This record gives sequence, C-alpha cells and structure tokens, in this order.
Amino acid sequence: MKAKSSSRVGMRASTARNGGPVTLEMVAEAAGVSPSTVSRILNGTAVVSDLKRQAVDESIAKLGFVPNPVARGLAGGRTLSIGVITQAIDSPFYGAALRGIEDELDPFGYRPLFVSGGWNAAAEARCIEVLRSRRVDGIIVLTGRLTDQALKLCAKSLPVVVTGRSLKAPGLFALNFDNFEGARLATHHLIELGHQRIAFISGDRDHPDATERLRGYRAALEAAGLAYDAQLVFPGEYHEVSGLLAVDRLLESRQRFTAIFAANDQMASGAALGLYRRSLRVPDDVSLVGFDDLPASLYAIPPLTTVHQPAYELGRLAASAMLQLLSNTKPTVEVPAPRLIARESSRRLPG
Amino acid sequence: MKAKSSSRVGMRASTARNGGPVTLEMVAEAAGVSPSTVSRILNGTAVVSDLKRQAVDESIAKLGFVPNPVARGLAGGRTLSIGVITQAIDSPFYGAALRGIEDELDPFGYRPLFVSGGWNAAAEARCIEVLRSRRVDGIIVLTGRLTDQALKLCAKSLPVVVTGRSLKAPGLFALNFDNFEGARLATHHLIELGHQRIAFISGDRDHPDATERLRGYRAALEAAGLAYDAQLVFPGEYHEVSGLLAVDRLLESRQRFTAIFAANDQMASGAALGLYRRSLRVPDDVSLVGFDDLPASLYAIPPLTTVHQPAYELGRLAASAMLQLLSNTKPTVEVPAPRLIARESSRRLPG
DNA sequence: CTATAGTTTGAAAGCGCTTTCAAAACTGGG
DNA sequence: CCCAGTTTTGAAAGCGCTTTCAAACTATAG
Repeated sequence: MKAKSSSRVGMRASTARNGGPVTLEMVAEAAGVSPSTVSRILNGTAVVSDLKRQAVDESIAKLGFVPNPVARGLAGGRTLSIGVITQAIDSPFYGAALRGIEDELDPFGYRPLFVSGGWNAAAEARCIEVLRSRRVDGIIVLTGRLTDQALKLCAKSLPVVVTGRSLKAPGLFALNFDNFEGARLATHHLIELGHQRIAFISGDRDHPDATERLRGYRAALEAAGLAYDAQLVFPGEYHEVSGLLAVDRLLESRQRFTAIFAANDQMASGAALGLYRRSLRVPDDVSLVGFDDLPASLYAIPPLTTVHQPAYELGRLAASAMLQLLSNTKPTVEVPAPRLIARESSRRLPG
Repeated sequence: MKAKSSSRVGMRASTARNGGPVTLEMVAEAAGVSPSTVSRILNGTAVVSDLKRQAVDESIAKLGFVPNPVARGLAGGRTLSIGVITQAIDSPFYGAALRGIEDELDPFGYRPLFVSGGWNAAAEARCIEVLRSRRVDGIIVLTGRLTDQALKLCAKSLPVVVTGRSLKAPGLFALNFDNFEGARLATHHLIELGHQRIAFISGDRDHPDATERLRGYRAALEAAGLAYDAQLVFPGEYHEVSGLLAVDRLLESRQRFTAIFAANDQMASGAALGLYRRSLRVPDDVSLVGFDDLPASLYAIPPLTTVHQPAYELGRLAASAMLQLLSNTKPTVEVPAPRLIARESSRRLPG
C-alpha cells in the first residue's frame, strides 16, 4: 500500500518506478546521509542528530521505504519471524492459540512461521531444524512430544517458549495451564450436582495434560469421599471417535453411572453421539462435562458444560513472553486460572 | 536432525562445532571446488562433471550442510516460501485447506507463510505487502475480499493461486468449487424427501460463494416446479450465531416450513441450537441440511446432512497449482465435484 | 597439429542490510 | 586557541548464496 501510494506522491527520488522496491541505500542518498546512519535510525542502534534523523524519516516516508526482512535476516541475524511448532494447523483447540500468537506478534512487526509436528517427536525435531535453518528469532512450542532435554538444548541457541509443561532453563520460558485444577473443578461440579458414579474418558496417556486431568478427577473424588473406581475410567485419544468408542465400552461394561467427564470437548462430542445412538439423553439420562471450551461446544446440543481453557489468551501470552525474552526482560506473564462453564449438558441428579 | 548427526559422523572439516552452521563455502572447500560449482549442483543450474558432483554430494552429506534459505532469498530471489492469505487461521473450514497446502508443499522444500486477512480487503492488501516484503515466491489466496483487479495486478509480479473465484490472467490460476451445484444438490435432496417449504439461511451477501449457493437453491426449487419464496430466505453471516438468529426470525415470521438449508455448517449448527431451544426436533420436526462438511458435523447431534467440500484437497490442489506455476507449467488441476452426504438431520416428510 | 566451437569451471560482483572501525565533528578545560 | 575526551558519522567488510563473465578446458574439424 505504502509503496504503491508513493508512486503517486513523490517523484523526487527514484521510487518503485525505477526498478524494484526502494532500498535503504536509496533512502540514504535521498536524505544525504550514509546507509549506516539510516540503519542506525531504523534500529535505534545509536544516537543520531535530530537534523539527520528528520531528513531520513522524511525520505523514508516519501519513498515509502520498507526494510527488506530477508536482507536484515542475512546481515543482522534477526528475521523478525518466530517459529511456532503446533501439532496440527487445523486443530480446533490450537487454532485459537495460533490466532492469539499472530495478533500479539503483529504490532511488533514479527510474523509467526507455523509448522506442524503432528504429535510426533521426530517430526517436531525436524521442525526445529527447519525453523533454525529459516533463521527464526525464537521458537514457540505448543505442547508437543519433544523431551524437556531437547527443548533445553534448543533454548541454548534460541529463545524458546513452551506451553503445556513446567520447566525452567535459561532462555526458556514455560507456560502451563492448570489442568489438574480444571479437571478437579469439572469433577467437583458433577459431584455437587449429586453424581457419584462419574465415568472418566481420559486422554492419551503419554500426554502430560492427560495425566494431570486424570489426577484432578481422582482428587475431586477423594475430596468428596468417593472411591476411585478404575472400571469407570476409559482411555481415549483426544479425538471424537475415541469418545464414541469409550461410551460404547462403558455401556457394554454395564457399569452403573450417571455422568461422564471427558478429558476434552472433542471426546465429549463423540461421547454425546454415542449416547444419542443408544437413545440416552443428555442431560436427562446422563450428565456430560468436557474440557477446553471449544467454540463449537457452545453450539453443541445441548450446549456443553466444560472447563474453559483460554487458548487465544494462551497464544497471546506465549507470544508476549517470547517478545519479552527477545528484549532480554524476564517474562512476567500469568496464565488465567481454569473456570468451569456450566451449560446445559449437566444437571442435578434427581432424587 | 541432519546437522546434528553430522557432528557425530564427520570431523574432517569444520562442522557445526567450529562456529555456527555449515556454509556452502565450507562444502566447496571440503570438496575442492569453487562455491559456484556447489551452487550449480544445488540448483541444477548447469551441467557439472560427475566427478565433482560426487565429491560435492559427499561433502554435503558429511558436513550435514543445509542451504540457508535466507541467503538464498537475498541472492537469488527465491525464498522457498509461499505466502498464504487466509481469512482466519483458526477457521474450522480453512484449517483443513491450510493443512493441505502445508502437506503438498513440504516435500518440495517450500514452506507456507500464513497471514490472516480477516475478511477485510484493506487488511488483505496489507497482507500482500507483508508477503512481498518477505520475498515469498508466490501467493495463495483463499477466497477473501480482494478485487479481481488487485489480484491480477499482484499476479504481474508474482505467481498467484486463488480459490473461490473464476478468473483468468497471466501468472494467475483460479480454483473454484462449484457452489451452485452443491446448493442445488442439497436443496434437491430435501425436495426429493418430500419437502416443499424449505427455508434458506444464506451467507454474507457480498461473499461470492454465498450468492452462488442462493442461486443453486433457487435453481433446484424451480426445477421442481416449486415457487421461490423470498420470505423463506434469511440472511446470515456464515457463523453460528447468525444461524441461531435466523431460526428465531424464521419462527417469529410464522412461515410454514418443514426443512432448513443453511449455506454452511456453522450456521446449520446455530440453527440446530435454535430449534432445540424451541423444542423442535431435528429431523422429526424439521429437516436440516448444511454445507461444507466440517469435521465436527459428523459428530453433531444428529449428524448433519451436508454438502461435502473437500477443503483439504482444495488446499493440496492450490499448492500443487502453485508449484506448477513456479515451474512454468500450466497448472492442470481439477476441483472435485460437490457431493451430498446424507446423514441423520434430514428425513422423508411423513404423510 | 592447429584453429574453432562447445563445455565445464572459477573469480568476482552483487542481493540489502548490519556492524565494526576509524575518521570527523563537536565538547570543554587549560 | 590548542589538545584531550566525547560524541556523531561514513567507509567498508561482511552475512551465505546466486549469477554473470571470462578463463580453462575438451572435442571436433580442417
């Protein structure tokens, strides 16, 4: 836009017309200073007399100059891009986080570079290599399967922000959501409604979140003096089908239960379908609670009671932490506490 | 991965250990040739004797050399990255397309650079500037609001692939899904089930897809000798709330109807909730059909009858077309035809 | 065996920016 | 008014790669 309009505005110096984009050198010439000075002004690397600064600022505006990030990357090492390792670019949960990252980075001129690891440590390691070769200025890792080791190693050469774990290391900042508390809240909510036989559909067992949520479920049970019954726990894999399957198994097991707590909304959605297939009504016959509060859950039928996980906020926070890391300040971001969103899929046990 | 393992393998020449990544120059030296030769081999820019080629290949492997895309971008103009303008990184519909693009590009060493336009022509124009300044090799535009003009202009300097419109220009390839036919199919399906009063929740009216879908709806009606009744058409905005609102207005209008066709799944989902709130059952009281076939629609309650739009495939095709454009072959990709996926939200009108 | 055309190769000049390094322009203090 | 001490500035050397250009070959014909 800028560059385009300049061709209408100024014709003093050579603009876009003369051949390709405006370069720093052209600005320098137009302002009657050396390229170094322009660079210094651009980066605030040194004090420059007000006179020259003004001349340069003017030329920049007149020519519609936009620094070339590629050249910057080569010369200075900074590319103004942040690598983001996500598990799947189209994940309903991480999507919001990605948007948060994008929104937070944008005003600072940084761009996210998204790469998908697909829940696979080897693929994620490759992602890191790719990002490194693209000279990103930092890496944000959304959960994933990389070992803490690998992350720490990476943080030695590049600032790293990681979500979904607690970890401390130089150049590394971890941002963790309180999954334990969230699950405790959800389970507690059901207990409060009078439910005693609460089935749990858990997530991938090698997923750090998943084990935390299971712990939260147990903790709430125990706190209420209810026995933990392993027969009521069904392994899932965080996607819809596994929720459906879990319900099938639950029903086949002939266990008595009045409520289901699924470790994420996607499984809850699958579970809901499973119940629907067997003509069991939510919440009349079975109360159902999820985790994550996906946008879609608000429009589930019935709208799903769930634990709100602020994915968008988490994205912003991660990005903000990265920005702080890059400016050498110690990140000071606080992850919001879990909140239970009671909707219509859970209700008081009659009788 | 590569670079890492090399530090275990070779120690002949200076590897990662000596200071930063391996450069092309180091490879040249190790192979006893000039940098130019290495570059030529890397890019296939010229014939090189088998002897040297082998020596170079070996050194590359031994040193674990990975070309620096940033330097490449500066020198050669090619950055091996493709800009992708999407409307929202977390859109349930476009998400799949993004994944398709990523998957298709990956084996060729290209990376997508996603930027969000947010359904806003000005923002999209800014996106183009950003991408251009990042020296992307091409731009894929997923629908959006840019004028055909703007796209053609852009295509003059950079290959462009655009979805969601039909457009012909040099350096530009358009990939359009047959929205008209899809909508016709959906409406026809309901008619076949005996429905005659079919309400339509349309999309944004300044959205090209939306008008096509409306046309398809009308065409099916007319083909069946059913009168088009503007009173049964409610404007929506392609998201859940607007579907909910549309149903409210539909109900308030006291129009007689037995089925609803929503111009996308998200609005269908909102509509379903609206019906649920009024204790109208889908499909018993009202048949409901959507458009897009979002992953979530399979798990809606009841599972949603919808028109399958191959978002993932579309992404792959767009990326593939871009790759062809980049290699100067005329793209030859074919968009799959719309298919109706009959599930449980629609049923034969009794009586 | 030389002249000529055709190949393969290397030297060197960038790409647009950052960043040393040293020179130039200012300070004052004596 | 000169010199040391402090800024402010510019020249120039890269960053890692591509690409022209011309030199060094090789093959072919005369």
